[in-house]
Amino acid sequence: MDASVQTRLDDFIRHKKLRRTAQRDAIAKAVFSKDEHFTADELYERASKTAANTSRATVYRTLGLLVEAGLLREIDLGDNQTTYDPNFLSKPAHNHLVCIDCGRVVEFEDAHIALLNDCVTRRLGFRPLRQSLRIEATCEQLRTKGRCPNLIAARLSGKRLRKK
Amino acid sequence: MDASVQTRLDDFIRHKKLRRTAQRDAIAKAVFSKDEHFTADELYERASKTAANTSRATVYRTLGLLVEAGLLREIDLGDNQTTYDPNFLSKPAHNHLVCIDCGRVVEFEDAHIALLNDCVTRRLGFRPLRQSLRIEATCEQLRTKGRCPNLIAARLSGKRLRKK
DNA sequence: GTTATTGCAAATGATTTGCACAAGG
DNA sequence: CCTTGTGCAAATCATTTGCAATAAC
Repeated sequence: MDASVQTRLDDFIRHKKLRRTAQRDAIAKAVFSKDEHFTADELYERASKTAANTSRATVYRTLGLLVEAGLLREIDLGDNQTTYDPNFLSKPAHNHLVCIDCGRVVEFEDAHIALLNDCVTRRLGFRPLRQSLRIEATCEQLRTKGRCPNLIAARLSGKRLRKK
Repeated sequence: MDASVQTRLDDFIRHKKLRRTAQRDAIAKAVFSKDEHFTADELYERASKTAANTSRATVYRTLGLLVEAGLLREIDLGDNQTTYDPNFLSKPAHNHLVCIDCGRVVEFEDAHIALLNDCVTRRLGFRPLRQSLRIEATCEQLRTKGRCPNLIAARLSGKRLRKK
């Protein structure tokens, strides 16, 4: 975990007159140790391995805290559960493309998209706060070549492909 | 409900070797009788008034059917429950702006946004299927004039403003 | 010492499902 | 008839919450 994240979290905690605890530290560490998306439960598993006592309840509560602090973002990948994305600190305006063949999620930034959406928002009489764009697409490689390395990998790992 | 919707639903049902039932007709009618967004439960309430026997289970099952038939779309307004949008038939590529002051949802179409997203998707090596953009914003009127007619209306009607 | 935080287990709320009965084709 | 659809109530699943014990500051 990057030192500035730690600082920002500390500041937030102090500012809100909350307390720094071992659990919060451990969970924050688990959140920012990778750039992968995760669900609350996946994080609970991960945090459990490192820190001895961390309950699901505390994971949920701490996730809420991190979101409120602006360090973490909830995203919707269309699979009926909240996914958390720790990469908005490094890429503040990125979007997500979900391949419905293999379930792979591609993050991408595009200044034109961000700008255009902002313009449209203002034209409608609003002040833009945040935008979330999810593009669902199929893999062009699978269509033309008949195979997609990600799809094969996904099937091998027993990954759930789409919706429920 | 527009006749073409009826036809498309009939075709879908026939094609899938399903059966046309009074409940499905009643629910479809309730879905397409307005252009308002709704939740499963709101639809259940609405359908109950018209058709005598319609259970929640059947509402959920029929919603799935309509989505699968491409007549209805699930959207995410960020309030932790599935919202259904019956307006994609008339506006196939529209997006949603949610005012976080008053909870109002504004639908808007913008050909530039759609086109730009499609280009970006292709550049990434994918074939675009659908895109969902949600913009969260604050009401400019509220900020500058100190009041927003929608917010007042929302508060009066006891509308839940954002998240849970 | 206060007051916030935690873990547990129970509660919640939306959605799904098993099953016996009802009804389309 | 034969198979699909329905209502009901019970089951699921992610998430939240009440509460007594625990730990920050």
